Amino acid sequence: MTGRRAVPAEKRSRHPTEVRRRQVVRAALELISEQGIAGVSARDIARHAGVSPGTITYHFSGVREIIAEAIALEIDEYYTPLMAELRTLGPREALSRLVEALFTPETERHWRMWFEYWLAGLHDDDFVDRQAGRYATWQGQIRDIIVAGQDAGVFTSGDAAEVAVRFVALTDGLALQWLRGVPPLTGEQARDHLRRFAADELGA
Amino acid sequence: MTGRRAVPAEKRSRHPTEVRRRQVVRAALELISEQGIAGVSARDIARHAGVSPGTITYHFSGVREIIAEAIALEIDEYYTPLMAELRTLGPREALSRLVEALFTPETERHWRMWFEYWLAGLHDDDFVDRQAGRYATWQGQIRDIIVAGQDAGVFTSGDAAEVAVRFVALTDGLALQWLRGVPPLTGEQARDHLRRFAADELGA
Amino acid sequence: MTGRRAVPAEKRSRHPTEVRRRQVVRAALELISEQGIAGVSARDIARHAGVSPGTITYHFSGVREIIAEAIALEIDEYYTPLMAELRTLGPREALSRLVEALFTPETERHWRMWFEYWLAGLHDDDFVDRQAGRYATWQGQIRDIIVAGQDAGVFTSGDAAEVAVRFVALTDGLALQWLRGVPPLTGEQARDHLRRFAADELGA
Amino acid sequence: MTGRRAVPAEKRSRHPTEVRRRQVVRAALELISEQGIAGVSARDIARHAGVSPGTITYHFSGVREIIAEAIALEIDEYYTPLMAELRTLGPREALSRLVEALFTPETERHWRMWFEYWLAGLHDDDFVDRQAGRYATWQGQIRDIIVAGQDAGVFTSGDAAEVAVRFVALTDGLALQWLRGVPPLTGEQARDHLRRFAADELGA
DNA sequence: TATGAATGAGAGTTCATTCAT
DNA sequence: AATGAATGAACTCTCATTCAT
Repeated sequence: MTGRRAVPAEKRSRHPTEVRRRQVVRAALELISEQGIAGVSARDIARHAGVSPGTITYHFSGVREIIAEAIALEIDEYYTPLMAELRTLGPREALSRLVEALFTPETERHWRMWFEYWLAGLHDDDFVDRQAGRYATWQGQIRDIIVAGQDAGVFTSGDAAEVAVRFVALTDGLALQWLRGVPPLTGEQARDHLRRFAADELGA
Repeated sequence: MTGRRAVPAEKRSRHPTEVRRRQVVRAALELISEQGIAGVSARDIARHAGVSPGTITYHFSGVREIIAEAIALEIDEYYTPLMAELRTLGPREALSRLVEALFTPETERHWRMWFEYWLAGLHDDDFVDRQAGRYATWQGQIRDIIVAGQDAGVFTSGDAAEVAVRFVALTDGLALQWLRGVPPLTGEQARDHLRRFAADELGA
Repeated sequence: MTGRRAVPAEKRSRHPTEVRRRQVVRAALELISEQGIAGVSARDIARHAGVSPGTITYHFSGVREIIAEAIALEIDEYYTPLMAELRTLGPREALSRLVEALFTPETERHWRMWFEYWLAGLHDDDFVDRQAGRYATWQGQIRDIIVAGQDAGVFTSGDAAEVAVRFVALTDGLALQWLRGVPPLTGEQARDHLRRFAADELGA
Repeated sequence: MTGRRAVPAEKRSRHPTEVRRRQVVRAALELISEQGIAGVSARDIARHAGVSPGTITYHFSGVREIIAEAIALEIDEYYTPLMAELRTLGPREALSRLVEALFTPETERHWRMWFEYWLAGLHDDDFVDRQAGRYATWQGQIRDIIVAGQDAGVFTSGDAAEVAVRFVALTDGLALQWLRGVPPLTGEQARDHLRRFAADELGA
């Protein structure tokens, strides 16, 4: 009796594939953000999702697929509403709102997952392509805000794409320091650094 | 009392512990930079170093110790000579030389290791303290260069520690983009971004 | 994330956990009685039970658990029916029947296991508690027979608990000589020694 | 650095084989009585003896030989002086002195070793012959005391060899209870049981 | 669709023994 | 005589995956 059984939430319920997939991916997401990609096993995911190991491999080609989907889910849930909101705002307000949305306690999980994902991509080609697309999107949306601001005359002119590269790089780098917490960098300090950067580079 | 016996080996070389340890750590370093921390096993390291598994655990308390030493070795080999060189230069030249030393092909392995290390620290307390020390050192040395430059009147005045935080963050973030290569960011472009940052923030 | 894959097995039978556990414990029991606790490995047990090593750790928390269960099984299979039988007899017949049941060829394995168990308890606290309980039960049941006999006037009066201590000690000590076989002590001789003891101490 | 080095008591001292053997056997004896035969490794013995593992196998054919010698040493150190003393006494005093020498705190180690030895002999033919000899000697010496007492008219007549068998068995069995301590049996209680036995069987 | 028992390769580690020094 | 680095088989345990039910 090794206690490896799944919690029999509701014995042998049948669901369409999509429902089961979401259930499993959601469980994986929680585990990855707590323990990292290297720290979760297929069994863990199954148990946490309340299904059997067999169900996992029935619906997925392997753990790798689950992890990829979990990260995709996480990223989509973070960016999709944020970006939708930003599109309703003017450039200045959009930039300001974006900075406020970064480094908040609720986004910590997101950043952990992002770096897990990024690093997995270093050694695992399966992840690289998806990663590239997401990164390009993220950077592109920031560039668009900058361009809009420059067109509207509220941001200093300059190469918007290049400023976006620096903005994203600075954000990532600040997240690394904020997440690790040593030397301590609070979310508010991290946001101040970004505001300072925006003021210098865009006059915002 | 388990009646084990050794079968004649084919060849066998003897070395003092320190020599073997270096050999093994060097082998581990190569594997980690290629496959990541999660991708190397004690057996892999032994095979790559040309020794038996027993030799590994004879000289080390476990794989973890080897990995920690490999990363320490990598970081020391990168920073120690660079920092020694920078100390011989004036602030303006030091900053310029530092930027030139970043994002070069030879340093790619270093950056991979650095991020592996960072990630390991997220979920593994053994790594956190060492990491914190190294991070503080690195950031502190950059701050010192900035302070020296401000004292010499060659850099714009401002909060040196804060500028150092941003400089380090930007460097890490650019390294992430440079390493991934998608969207493409060359080493020279990455350096240009840093130079632009230095010009804006320090008037350098 | 280690990319393991299973290769098609040749045959595979499915059983409920309890069935497999019994099968494995039974296999362990045979091995322990032949080779001793120190001489059996998880692999041995798996092979002997006709299952894979993974099956062993799927159903048990570790070898220790298997060994503990094997010994418990052995002891229960020996004592439970014997004690049930004795309870149906009068004191004089019970004592007589008990002596006849000792040192028979079928009980050799039992005694080997008992001493394995006992000795394991010297260095392994996990075993001590269970051992203590079993020993107390065994001694207590003998004492109860003596008390019943004294109450019925068929045994000489005296401190029943103390006689039980000596009876059990003599039994254990005779078993040690009988099992080892050097100097030779047959089962019948051992039983005669016990009968002689009973006659002296209880007038039985 | 695994801390497996021997304490370099006095670097590379040279001794005749016999001196080194004794040193190693003595170290083994201490370890076995603390941790049991199964719990000591060749390395442990080497470290505890302050010599290198190589020295161990230079002087001995293997760990098994060391263990056998350690037990022989223990038994000799216990019995030789005791038996020498008993030979100087009359039968009644000899028996009385023998009982007093049993189950004392100083003899606990001896009994542990004795049972370790006994168990090892069950599965290991190397031990059986030596064991048999020692057991025969021990039992024979007790028989001789009884015979002497019967000849002198101080002990009841009867089959001395058989009484010796029972005496030794009872002693072993009491030692098992005394060593385990559950249910509690003090040394003095154990000796009382033996005295009671001697009174019943020998009129002593 | 779902289960969960079963698999076996491979993980880190231990250890008696060998052998170059 | 003595060392201690080196060996490699065997240890327990983990785990992604398979497959009979």
